[in-house]
Amino acid sequence: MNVRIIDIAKKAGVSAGTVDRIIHQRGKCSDKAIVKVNQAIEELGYEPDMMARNLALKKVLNIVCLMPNPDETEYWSRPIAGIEQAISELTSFKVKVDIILFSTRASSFSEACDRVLNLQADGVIYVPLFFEESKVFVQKLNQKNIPFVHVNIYQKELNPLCFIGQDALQAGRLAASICKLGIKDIERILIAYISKPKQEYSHIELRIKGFLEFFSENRLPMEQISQLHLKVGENDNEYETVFRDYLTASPNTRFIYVPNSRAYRIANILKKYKINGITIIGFDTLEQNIEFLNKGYIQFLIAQQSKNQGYQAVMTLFNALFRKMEIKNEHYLAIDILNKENIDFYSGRMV
Amino acid sequence: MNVRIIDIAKKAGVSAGTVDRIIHQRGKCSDKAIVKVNQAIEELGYEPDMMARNLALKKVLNIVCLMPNPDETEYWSRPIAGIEQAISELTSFKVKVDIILFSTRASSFSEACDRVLNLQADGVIYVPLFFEESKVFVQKLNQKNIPFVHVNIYQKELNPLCFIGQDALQAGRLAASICKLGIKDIERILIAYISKPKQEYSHIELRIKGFLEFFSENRLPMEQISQLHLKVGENDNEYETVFRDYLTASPNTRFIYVPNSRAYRIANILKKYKINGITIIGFDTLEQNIEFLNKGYIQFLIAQQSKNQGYQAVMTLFNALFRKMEIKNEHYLAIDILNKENIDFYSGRMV
DNA sequence: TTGTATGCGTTATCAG
DNA sequence: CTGATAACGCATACAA
Repeated sequence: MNVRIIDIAKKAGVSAGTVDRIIHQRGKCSDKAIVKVNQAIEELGYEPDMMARNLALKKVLNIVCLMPNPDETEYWSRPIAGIEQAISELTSFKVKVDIILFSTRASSFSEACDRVLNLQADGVIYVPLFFEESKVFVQKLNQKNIPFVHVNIYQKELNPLCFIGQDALQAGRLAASICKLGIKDIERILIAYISKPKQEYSHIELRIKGFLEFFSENRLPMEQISQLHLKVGENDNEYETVFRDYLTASPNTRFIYVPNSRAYRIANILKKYKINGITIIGFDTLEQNIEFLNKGYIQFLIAQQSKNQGYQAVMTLFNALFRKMEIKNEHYLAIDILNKENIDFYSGRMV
Repeated sequence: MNVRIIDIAKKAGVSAGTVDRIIHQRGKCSDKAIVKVNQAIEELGYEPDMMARNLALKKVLNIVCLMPNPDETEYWSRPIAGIEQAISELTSFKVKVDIILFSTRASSFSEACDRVLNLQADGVIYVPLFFEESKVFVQKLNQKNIPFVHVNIYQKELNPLCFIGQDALQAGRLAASICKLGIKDIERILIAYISKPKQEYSHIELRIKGFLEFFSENRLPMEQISQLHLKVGENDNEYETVFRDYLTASPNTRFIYVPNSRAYRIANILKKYKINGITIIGFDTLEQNIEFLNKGYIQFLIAQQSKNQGYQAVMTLFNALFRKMEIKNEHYLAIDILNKENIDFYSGRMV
């Protein structure tokens, strides 16, 4: 049978209670007891029985997830689905996982942060969408000694226990490598994406940087590449005209690289105006992107295992807090290439 | 708190022992007791506590894995790594997982089967490399009422509890879709692979079938595609000459599609004779394939989450036997496209 | 500072 | 056919 607490107690010549105190560093113990117990643990190779521990446990571990509302930005529905899967896998454990949503406004984020702080959390998972507000949040978390995990967006300066997400630069390079395979001498590549004028996410920029970097490294003429940031205002559809005008002026455009999640909107314009023969490479498995992929309006999606992001985040915190495991502080997920032929088997790619 | 056995015992007006017997269908119980207990379970929504169950359990569940020796065929090292990961995740449970290796000869396989049958297994995982021998094995398993899972190779007629692997036809289509992106009018595609003359694996054939199917569906001229099965004998390297002769005769070959795991051997010939400008698409993350991918001698690998195969196989059997969950009897894993730019993040793609 | 006793929810054994 | 009860290994409250 396995080595039990009582076994090391006997070997160390103390009681089970003392061993427990030494293992969990609660209460005071004499130095000689500590030495002897640790020795016994070492020699016998004690490993606590998760099952028995969990059965006896009174306290439940409290993990709080602070996520953007998926009703506003569909992307987040998948990480949240991953969190929910983790929850269902942890039901037998004394762990409670709460999800708190915020709107993509700094004020809503800060508000949600305050709610989290009042929630007696043992660990926090959140998306640091707003840097300054995150800084304030982290300060308070650090005061309370609450570890936190960053999902999708890495704010290295805030020093999270772990970052879980994609290497955006490399993802850009990957997209470029696909273009390279298909591009011919006289053809052009367009980098185009639609977003609100203010939003400037660092990972979008990295995806563009990686893309360009790949081409310059691979001695492809940069003159064949153009960029178009289509800014969408309140109720203005001017970007559509801008986009069409560009395409009319550059009829030899072969690829459009869309570095954010909204490739389907670019594809939709091509569809609307019956512009054919352009290969679109986009990001992320939004429902609409998948639909357009299946219908042939988008050719490739670079995916970042969005569901897995949420799953891993919860599991990482669980492993750190419950199982007291060492955590490596960067967890880059695989970068997947999807097209019509493999999308059906890509269920979000969990275990 | 949660509903416990004792709660439903009280509600049903019986003892905990009776409830246990009814839940696990061990021993005899009166019909009225059965009805009342099931009713109580239904009403109170009883869910057994995995932790307590596992703590109290005496019997350990015995899972046996029958795998080809990775020293002979490197591919199998990854599924076995997956099995080992599953083992490490299941340490807290009363489950024992054994791995038995066999050589890629029918006799060795049969021999190993016999050993498994003497091993008091509750469930078996194996690779049905040899159909006739597998049939005999399955007959005996069925007699003993031992469920089994097929990994990597699907023998539908043997009716496994579950098949875990790749949809080989679709993988072939996926490879074709990459070729399609890069192929130009006058260029040629070669399907070439090296193997022993006897071996005819159905999944290799399916990978070729899917490849061709894709091209015929997408109205690409089939005349641009050739096939070369390079048969390697005892100590004969003639296939190398055959291969080179073909390439000399078809200097406009742009793609070589290698439907088995040994793309690196094809690539090695190109390297040796300094033949450039050909894009190789192969299968599986063998170490040598990865090395050639990184060095630029292979451009794409289609991967089948080989590690995950082993992991899922164990988990499936665990869920079926231990947690008594319903199992869907086909589990197709994602089909991954790998190149130099995303291989580093592809750690075998587990959770 | 240390030891002891009780309980967590299940399984399994034994006596009815 | 059924009920009672001792494990399982750990956490925890309480006693010393």
